[in-house]
Amino acid sequence: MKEQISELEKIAPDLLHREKKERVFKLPPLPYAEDGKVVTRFPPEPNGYLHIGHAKAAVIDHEYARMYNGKFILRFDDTNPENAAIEFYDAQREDLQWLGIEWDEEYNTSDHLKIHYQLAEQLIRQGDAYVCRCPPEEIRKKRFQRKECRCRNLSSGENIDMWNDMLSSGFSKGVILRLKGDLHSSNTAMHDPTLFRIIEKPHPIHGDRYHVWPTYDFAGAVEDSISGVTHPFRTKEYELRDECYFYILERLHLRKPHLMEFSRLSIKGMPVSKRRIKPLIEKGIVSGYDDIRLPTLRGLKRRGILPETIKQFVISQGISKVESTAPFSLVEAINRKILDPKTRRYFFVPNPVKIVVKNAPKKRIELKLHPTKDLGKRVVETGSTFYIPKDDVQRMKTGETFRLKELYNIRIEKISDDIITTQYVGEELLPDTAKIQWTTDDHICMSVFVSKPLFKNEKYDPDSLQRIDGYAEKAVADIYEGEIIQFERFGFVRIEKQNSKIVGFFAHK
RNA sequence: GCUCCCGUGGUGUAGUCCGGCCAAUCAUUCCGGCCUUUCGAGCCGAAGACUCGGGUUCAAAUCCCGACGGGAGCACCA
Repeated sequence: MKEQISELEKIAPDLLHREKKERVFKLPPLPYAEDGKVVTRFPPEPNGYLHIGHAKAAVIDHEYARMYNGKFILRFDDTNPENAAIEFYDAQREDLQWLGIEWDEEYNTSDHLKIHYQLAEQLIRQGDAYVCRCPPEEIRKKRFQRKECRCRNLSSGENIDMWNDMLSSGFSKGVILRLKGDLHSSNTAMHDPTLFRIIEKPHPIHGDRYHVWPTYDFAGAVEDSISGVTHPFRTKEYELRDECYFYILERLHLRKPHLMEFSRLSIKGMPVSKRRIKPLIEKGIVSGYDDIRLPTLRGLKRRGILPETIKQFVISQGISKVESTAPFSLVEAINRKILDPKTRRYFFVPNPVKIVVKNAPKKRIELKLHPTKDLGKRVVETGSTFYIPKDDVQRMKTGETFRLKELYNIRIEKISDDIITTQYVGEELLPDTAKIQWTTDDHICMSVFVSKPLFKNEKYDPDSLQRIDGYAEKAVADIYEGEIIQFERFGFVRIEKQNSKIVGFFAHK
């Protein structure tokens, strides 16, 4: 075997060393896609802040449009006035901008209501939809039994009349327009789903101009088609509705897009859905939509996760239908690699312990803000008192020598509860000596908030947000609001200034 | 219960449509080493996977059937 290998080495060395492929963040090719003709859309309901699950959809939609030099549409699916609120249109736009997603066109589904009414009328005339006045329980029961109700067999003329009554407020709540589907289908989504229902609550944009609103099944299909979307994506839980989607378009003689589904994104210990996030905020378990423990774009941003990281992460997850739960460490690893070369380094001493250095030379030193890149310097003046982390102190013994990082070496003479006495023992850089970050008396008191997964074994972890108090070197005062820095030997931290106080949010190691 | 979808190392992912170049990709985590005035980065190395059972075929991660496991839907929410 050995001989064979060395022989191979001589004649065809290439065969022995497989070339490593670069990791590329790229989406697979899209079926039926033509350059310049791909149209995608991101259709959020303006009912909350965007989270990383939305980001997955938005990034994929956007990315494909760019990949094929096509068009990307932002569409607010605001056809339920009970849910939509004006603040969320703006918030969602802002979050997308932060993510670095630019859209070529924007509109609200609610702006197309007139068209939806016309199409609905067409369905009714064709006998493909009917007004149903049965109570919800009965509808459910009949659906289950696969039986039709009385309303189903009225003439299209009668249905048109009732539809007009619906539109002109002749009917109050409880009357709906249903698709005449297939009650015997094994796909329950085809059991005459609701197309339009009455909602009296004023709409955030249109006020009380309309009270008959299309459901997702109708609006989604129709909008994708008439707005020219070629490749609409949605998450897997809609899969059963595909048949309904295409059936509606077929009856309406509208173009059918290449509908595709992918799995929802889930992250270990994090609630990735509005359904799970909202109660946490309402109950005060988290501080708000930008709590650093949340996978909302605002929470991630606050914690120091970059938009580019989210993009790469989402693309690395792919568009398969496999359900999986990714650990957040995957996000951290990407973020760290982007951050590392461009992040300024500073000293922060968590849980500081005081040190006195005998014979300490007074110093005025310049410290680089990055070990290898030229990101500038800061100047520090030292005397004979310092502070170092308690964690390090606990590992020390009398007589040991260690180095105040970038400064000089000291030897421990005495360790007592609140103070450590040491002796200056020279400047030479010694191998195998601990190099510990420090601050002087001229420091800033600050807290760093550290987040752990909100949920531990599916249960809320009350210790998921920790506060670490400590001293930061004075130069930290000059860091701009929102800057992400690295506290050496501590981790990457995003800095915020809250009424003259400096606060840090721990991103990751 | 019924219907649909999914099942690749500890984790995430590529490959599955169109069987052979898969001796299965890349990453992450952990472990070992190098390097480093950070516990970060970088470099090298190690370990580790096609859910199971049948079938088709010269050849199966890939096609077919079945079992098992996981998820979703069965709304006047999206």
